[in-house]
Amino acid sequence: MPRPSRDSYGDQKPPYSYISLTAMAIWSSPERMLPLSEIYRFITDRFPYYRRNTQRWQNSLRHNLSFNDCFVKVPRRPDRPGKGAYWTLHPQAFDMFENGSLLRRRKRFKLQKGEKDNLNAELAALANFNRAFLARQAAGPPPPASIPTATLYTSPLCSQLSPEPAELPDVTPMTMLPRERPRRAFTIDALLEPDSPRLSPSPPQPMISLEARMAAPYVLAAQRYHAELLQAAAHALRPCYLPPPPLPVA
DNA sequence: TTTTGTTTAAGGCCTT
DNA sequence: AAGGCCTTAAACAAAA
Repeated sequence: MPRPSRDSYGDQKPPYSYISLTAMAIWSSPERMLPLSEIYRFITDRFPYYRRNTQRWQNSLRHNLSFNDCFVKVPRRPDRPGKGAYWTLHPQAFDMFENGSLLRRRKRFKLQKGEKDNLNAELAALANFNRAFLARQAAGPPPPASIPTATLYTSPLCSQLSPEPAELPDVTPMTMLPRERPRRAFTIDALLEPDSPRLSPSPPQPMISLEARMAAPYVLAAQRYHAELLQAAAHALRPCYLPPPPLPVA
């Protein structure tokens, strides 16, 4: 069985929507999240069609990232500077595609107002914290104990979205996550007050865990669904990004 | 300045 | 015909 060529579609336009292409790219990455530039690279590497007219389709793809609730923008870690955020899939959006097929969507994934507000608030808070951290670093040598451990992530969203993470194998860099989660309030105020007296004098947690904590539920849920997709596609011995066998007509 | 991200608008195609 | 999904264009803002 020859391995499907990355140029399967040659110069022809692949039958995937931008949402599908983006989902493929995200799924293909070890952490199940990618910056925009890496999403572009995934697509142009595999589908020569998209090596032309890059302005056009990249604008469309960015539109999809912003417009669709199924994509979640995760702020960069302060210790991994660069342009733009990381993009991942909302775990509740994993069943968007029928039968694991990336060719057709079951339905548009839409978060309810409250869900969306909550998610946005948490992500904004995380981004604010990162900004505050960077500003503090730029201002001068940070006192080692000044990292606000109050911000260590204990978001209710995390526990909601990843109810049973222990069932999943730790196969990603997320293994660096500390096992325990400090029980602290997660509030924007706390994030914006790095010198708050409620800060613990204990040694700072490494910043590397912040984004990981934020992303862990997405990553774990993504891994689970990814495994399901691969299983569904296995009988056809095709990778998930190739067209599935035709669905029975009616 | 370039890249990244958000938003609005419009039109095509398909299904119901 | 209406509605949903998708694509494309474009204006604009923010960040690096």
